[in-house]
Amino acid sequence: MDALHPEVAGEFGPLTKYVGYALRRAQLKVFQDFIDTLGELDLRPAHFSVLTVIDANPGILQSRACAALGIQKANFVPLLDGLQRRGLLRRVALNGRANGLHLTDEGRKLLARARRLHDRHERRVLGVMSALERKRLIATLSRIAGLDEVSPRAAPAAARRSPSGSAAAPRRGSAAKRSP
Amino acid sequence: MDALHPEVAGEFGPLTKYVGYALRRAQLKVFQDFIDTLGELDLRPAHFSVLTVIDANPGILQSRACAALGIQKANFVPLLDGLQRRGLLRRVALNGRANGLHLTDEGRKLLARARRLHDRHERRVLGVMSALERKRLIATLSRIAGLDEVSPRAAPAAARRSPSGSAAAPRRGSAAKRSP
DNA sequence: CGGCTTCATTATGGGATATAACCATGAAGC
DNA sequence: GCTTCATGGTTATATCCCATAATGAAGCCG
Repeated sequence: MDALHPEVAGEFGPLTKYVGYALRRAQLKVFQDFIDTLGELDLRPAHFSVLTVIDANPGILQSRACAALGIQKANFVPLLDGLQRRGLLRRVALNGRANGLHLTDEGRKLLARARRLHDRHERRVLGVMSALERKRLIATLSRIAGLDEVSPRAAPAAARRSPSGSAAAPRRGSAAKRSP
Repeated sequence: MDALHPEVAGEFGPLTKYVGYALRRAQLKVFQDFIDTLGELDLRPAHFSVLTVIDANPGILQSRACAALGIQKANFVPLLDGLQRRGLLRRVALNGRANGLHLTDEGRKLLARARRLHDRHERRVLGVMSALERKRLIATLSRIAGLDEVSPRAAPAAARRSPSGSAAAPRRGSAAKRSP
């Protein structure tokens, strides 16, 4: 990969000064390393984050979990399907329509292994970055992402970007149990 | 500053301490704002970066440009097609197989407008971040992305990730002119 | 000339994500 | 008790981004 040395710097032009561009390149690099590292467990970044959230909040609702992760509920379903099929988590019916999410023992075990790999991954990716620098980086990124905003406790959950919002049209679907 | 508020922090678990996760969320946020902001020009991030590189390197080869940007040449083609169709750039045949890329006047004009919008976008996304903080952020991200590595002048171009690499299969294709 | 390499292209598939439509259940109102 | 509405989950579909494989043709070099 080319990059910023004087000679090559010209190729990028002002691009090297744009935060967005640096962000994209860094993100691609980090994700690639993540995938390579956790590949042996067949865990992609999204899987890892889902397991982490469920582990930290046993019994959490699907809707709440995917809202926290910023994943559309529609996309969350096949994700959970996959993890459930692998025996890593269970959907426990709460009342006929809501599911509480729980890790299985196997899920917890895999997550533990994943965390160890993840540590190695972070160390490799961050290279010789001081703890302070790392902390500052996370703080800055979280601020940019708006992750440090005040509690969305009673927040409208899906207040992302739909001014009108409502759609109340009834349809057909089903909170149907997947694993009867 | 561990980002999150106490209440919500629980939902994320250790996720708030992972650089990769913060990176992803920040990147999504920034790109969304970019798209919203430059939407009126119908420019996506990739388009903008391509125009920027060509503007800074008139006549640059396709292969060189896409290598610099970390884009696969195969994916680069339709990207250029689109921009060319819009009259923003021209492919100038150098010798029958290689194309030099140039912005048209219209391309330069659009890029200028885009830059103004981009400035607004960055200011909005970075909020009240000091110039120093911004600079440090870019430096850190560039280091993570490996963008600060030493010049790959004569580097093998496609040295990304194929240990075996070779495939010496014969081909058939065509640098065929698109705009004869 | 003949083989290898380079440049550009086409075709194709996977992964992630957004949206819309939809069923069911539970909660609220009359 | 029945209607109305919001909630939780699911399906289906389209799009975007990116990666790989294979191809065509031109240039390079002995």
